[in-house]
Amino acid sequence: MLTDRQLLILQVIIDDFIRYGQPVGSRTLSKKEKITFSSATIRNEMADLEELGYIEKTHISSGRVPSEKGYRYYVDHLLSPQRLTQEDMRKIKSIFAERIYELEKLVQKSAQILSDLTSYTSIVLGPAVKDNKMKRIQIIPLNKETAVAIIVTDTGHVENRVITIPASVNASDLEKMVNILNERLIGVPLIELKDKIYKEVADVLRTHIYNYDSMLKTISETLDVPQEEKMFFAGKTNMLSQPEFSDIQKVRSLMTIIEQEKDFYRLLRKNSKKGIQVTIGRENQLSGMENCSLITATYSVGEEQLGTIAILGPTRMEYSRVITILNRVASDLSTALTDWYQNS
Amino acid sequence: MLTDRQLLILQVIIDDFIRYGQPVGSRTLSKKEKITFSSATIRNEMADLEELGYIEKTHISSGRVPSEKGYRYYVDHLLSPQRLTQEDMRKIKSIFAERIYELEKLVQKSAQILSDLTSYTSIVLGPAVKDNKMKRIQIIPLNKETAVAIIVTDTGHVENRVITIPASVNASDLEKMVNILNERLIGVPLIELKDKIYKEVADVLRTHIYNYDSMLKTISETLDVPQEEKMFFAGKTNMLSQPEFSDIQKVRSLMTIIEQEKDFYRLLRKNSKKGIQVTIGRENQLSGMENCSLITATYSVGEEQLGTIAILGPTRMEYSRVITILNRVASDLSTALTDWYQNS
DNA sequence: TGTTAGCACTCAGGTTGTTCGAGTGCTAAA
DNA sequence: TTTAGCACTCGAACAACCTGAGTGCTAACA
Repeated sequence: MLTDRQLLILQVIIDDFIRYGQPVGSRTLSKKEKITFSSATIRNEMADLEELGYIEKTHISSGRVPSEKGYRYYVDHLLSPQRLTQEDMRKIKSIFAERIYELEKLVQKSAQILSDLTSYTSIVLGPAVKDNKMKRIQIIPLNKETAVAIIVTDTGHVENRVITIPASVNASDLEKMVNILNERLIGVPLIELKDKIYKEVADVLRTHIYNYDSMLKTISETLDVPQEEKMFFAGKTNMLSQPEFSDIQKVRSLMTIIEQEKDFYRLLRKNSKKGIQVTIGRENQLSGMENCSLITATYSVGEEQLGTIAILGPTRMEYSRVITILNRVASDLSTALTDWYQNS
Repeated sequence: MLTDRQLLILQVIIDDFIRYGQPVGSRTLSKKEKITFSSATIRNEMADLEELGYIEKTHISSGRVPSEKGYRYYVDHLLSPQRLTQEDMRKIKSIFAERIYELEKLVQKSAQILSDLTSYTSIVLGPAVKDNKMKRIQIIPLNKETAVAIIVTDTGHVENRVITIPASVNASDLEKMVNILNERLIGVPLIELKDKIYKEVADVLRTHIYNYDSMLKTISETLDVPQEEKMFFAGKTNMLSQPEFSDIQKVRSLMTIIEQEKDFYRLLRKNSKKGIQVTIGRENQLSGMENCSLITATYSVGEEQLGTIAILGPTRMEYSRVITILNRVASDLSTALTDWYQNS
C-alpha cells in the first residue's frame, strides 16, 4: 500500500501536470505549499512510486509524468472536490433558460454548453427513439408507388420515411389500415410495434382488409424504427488546441475515430452504466484514443435511464472539474426532463 | 502577353507542383519530355514569369511555386482535359445504384462518393426545402399546450416542429383550420405559404373559425419553414492528410471554418452560379482558407437550379481531375433528379 | 538575336559539437 | 529517517559546417 506521503506526492504531481502539462521534478514539488520535506526525500519517494507504476519518466533524467495507473488511482481516490464558479453555474442554467419543446434541441444545447465549459469535446447520446410511445401513425401517398410514413411519438418526436406501396394495395385499404393501427397501437413503445402488430393486430387487419398479405411489407417498412440513439457532438475541434495534439498524426487518428461514429457509439454504450464513468487512455480499447480519456454520466427520467452525456479530452484532463460539471448537468437535465414528462 | 513557351513552362511547372508538391527547379523542368530547351533558357523564362506574378520562390534560391495568379491562369486557360478511369465511373454510377426515394439520402451519398474519389473534402448544398410544394399539413396535439406540426412536401420531405397552442384554441377549431389549409394550399411552394395565407386563405378562415385571431400565432409558427438549404459534408478529415496541412495552426483555422458552417454556407451561396466555379486561395475571402481552393458545380431539374456540389481542397489541388468529376456527378445527378421528378 | 554553357553565389536542411539547465540517483552526514 | 551535496544524464537550444538544389549573370555560340 502507498503511504500517506506517497499519496500526497502522487496527488501533487498529477495536479501540477494537469495544470501545466510539463513533467514535474522534485525541486518544483518541494516548493509547493503542501510539501514540507526536501527534494531529496521526494526523489526517493518518486523512485518508489515509479517502481510501483504510478508515474513515469519521459527520459532518464526527466521529471515525472503520471502513468495510466497513476491517473486511475488519482481518479478513484485522490480527486479534490471542486466547486463550480458563478460563471459556470450561469452557463449551465442557460441550457434550460428557454422553455423546451423538443428533446433533441435540449440535448444538442447541452452538448454545446458542455464543450464550451470544458474546452474539450462533448458527446451526448440522445434519448432512444425506440422507447418513445406511439402517438399517431400517418401514411401520406406521394404518387402511385410511394408514400411517406410518419410516426409521431408522445414526446413530439417525428420519425418519417418514404416507403413503396405494392401496386395491389389501394388507397382506401391503406386508410383503413392506418385507422386500425392508430386505434390499437397508441401508447405502445416504438420498439414493440412490430411485435404487437403480429400478435394482436394481425387478426383484426385480416378480417377488415382485403389485401392483407401484400400490405404486410408496407407495414413492416413503416414500423422500421432506428434502434440506436442519436449521437450529438460539440466542440470537435477543441482537441486541436490541446498541446498533446500538436502532432498531426495523433490528430488524424483521433479525428478519424470521431468521424466514423460507429466504434465510438459502441464505446459510449459500454460506458452507459449509471453514475460517472471514467475510462483512461488505453482502457478505451480503441486505437487512436491512447492519449484520451472519456468521462460519461447518464441522465434519466424518474428511474428510467434515458441517455448519456460525455466529455472526451486528453488523458491530461481536468478530471475533477469535468466530473463536477457532468454531474451537475446530468442531474439538472434529469430534473428538467422528469418535470417535462410529468406535465405532458 | 505570354509567349507560347512561357505558357508551356507555366503549365509544366503547375502540373509538376500539383503532382509532387515540391518547388520546381529549372533542371527538373529541362528533363521533361515536352521541354526541348536548356535549363538556362528556362531560368530566363521563369524570371519573366515571376516578374509577371505567375510564379513565386519560397526563398531566394529555391525552385518556383505557382502563385494564386498562376493557378488562376492555369485554371482559366491551361487545363489539360482528363478522362475518368473505369474505376471512377463505376464509383460515380454507384451513387445511383439503388432506387432513390429520398432526395437527402441521394445527396448525402453523392457527397460521400465525391470525397472518396478526390480525397478532398466535399460539400453538398441540398435542395432548398423552401421550393418544395406543399402536399399535406398535419397538426397533432401532444397535450394541452403543445402539438406537433408536420408539413409533407411533394418530394416526400417532412418538416416538423413542436408548436404551442394558445389556451383559447380548441381541438375542433384546430382540425377545421388544418382541413381548410389542406384544401387551399396544396401545390404551393413552402416559401410562399405564409404570404398565401394572409392574401387568400385568411378570409375563409375568418368566416369559418371562431378563434381566428389567437390562431394566427399558431399558423405562423407552423409555417415557419427553414430558408436555407441543408449542407452535407463528407471527408472532413481528408484535409488532414494533405502535406500542406502538416501545420496544426492551419488545420485549426480551417477546421474552425468548416465547423462554423455559417460563413462557409455564405461562401458557397456566392459561388452558386451555374457551371463550374473555381475560387483559389484568398479569392475565397475567408481567413483560414488562404491555402484552399473551392470548386463548385450546380445540379438542377430541367431548367431549375436545385443545389450545389463542391470540393474543398488545398490550392495545390488536382483541378483538372476534380472539375471533370464534378461535372460528371452534377450532370448525372441532374439527369436522375429530372427523371425522378417527372415520374412523381 | 535568341540560346546555351559555365560559374559564382545563395539558402534550406541535415549533421555535429557544445553548452546550459533541469532533473536524477547515490552517498555520507545529521 | 531525512537531508545536503555531488557526479552524472539527457533534452533543448544554438552555432558551425557541409551538401545539394537552385538561382542570376555573363560571355560565347548558332
